[in-house]
Amino acid sequence: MANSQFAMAVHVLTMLARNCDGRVKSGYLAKSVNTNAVVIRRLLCDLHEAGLVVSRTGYSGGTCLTKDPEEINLLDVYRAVSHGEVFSLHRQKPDQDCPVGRNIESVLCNLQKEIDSAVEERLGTYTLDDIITLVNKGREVPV
Amino acid sequence: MANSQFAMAVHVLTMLARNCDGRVKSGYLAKSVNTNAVVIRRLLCDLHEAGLVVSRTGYSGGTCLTKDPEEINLLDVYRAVSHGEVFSLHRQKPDQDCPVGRNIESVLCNLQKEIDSAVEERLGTYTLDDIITLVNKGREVPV
DNA sequence: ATAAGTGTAACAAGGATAGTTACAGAACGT
DNA sequence: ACGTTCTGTAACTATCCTTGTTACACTTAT
Repeated sequence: MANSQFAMAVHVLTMLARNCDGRVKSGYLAKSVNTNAVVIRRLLCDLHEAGLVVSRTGYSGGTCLTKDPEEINLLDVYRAVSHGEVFSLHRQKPDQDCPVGRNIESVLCNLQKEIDSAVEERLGTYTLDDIITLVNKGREVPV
Repeated sequence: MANSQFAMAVHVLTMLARNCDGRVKSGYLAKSVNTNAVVIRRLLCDLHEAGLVVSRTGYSGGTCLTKDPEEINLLDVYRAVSHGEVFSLHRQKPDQDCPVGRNIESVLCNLQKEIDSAVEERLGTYTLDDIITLVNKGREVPV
């Protein structure tokens, strides 16, 4: 099943940034994302571990950002909710008696790291503030 | 479950390149990759649709490359076996009555395209020949 | 004719993601 | 003190994706 946590995370953080005056309830976020409040709370838990949000329980509880939107990088968001691997390596260890099988893993592993770096570099060029600006304008990401 | 088709594809193509004199059987490839021959044949089917390999049925059948390794780009391989999306968009359409929900999809869609492009650009800098060289040397992908 | 292959369908197994309900505990108002 | 409104989290289910496996029709060379 496709992992849409990064998309939900950006959505949720955008909502929080626009309601920076107070705490936002998971139910309110869930309505906008069109999912269950528990799914949102699980996501917020990851974002909290990454230091991006803080929540309060109880009456008048809810969640808010810990930083200004221009200080939240999309790379931080990506790392908070993703395993960060564009492609996966072999499930089973290749045949070590085969010259290719013996060496292909390390080659692919380094290639994997390089491709993942390319993703992170590009994500790192955006902040949450950029997303908010685009959402406010109802426009799209410029290429 | 993690998708390791790209890794298997690179592995298989490397094997084919090293046995360029004849046709290689799926069972032989499966042994090196350490999986079932049918898994390999399914993979070869995708690679065939991408024009990278050709197979022959029957006695003395098997598969071989259609191009020289230096003419096979890893981007071609990636496209042959992947849907090419680093992250997924919302499963459910966000709430269109919410200003964020109404606009976030197109913003994320364009961001997705840009991140995917970054992956493709980087993959495009390698050919199968580069992989073969690295495997032969038993070394790793230089950064 | 026989043996050795591919192509492909059908099904099972395993794992990841998301959806749902339920409930304990925290915080605030009265 | 008590009830209300939240979060945090466990437990369970549903669904989908990937892989593994068996089976078999069809193709090709000897």
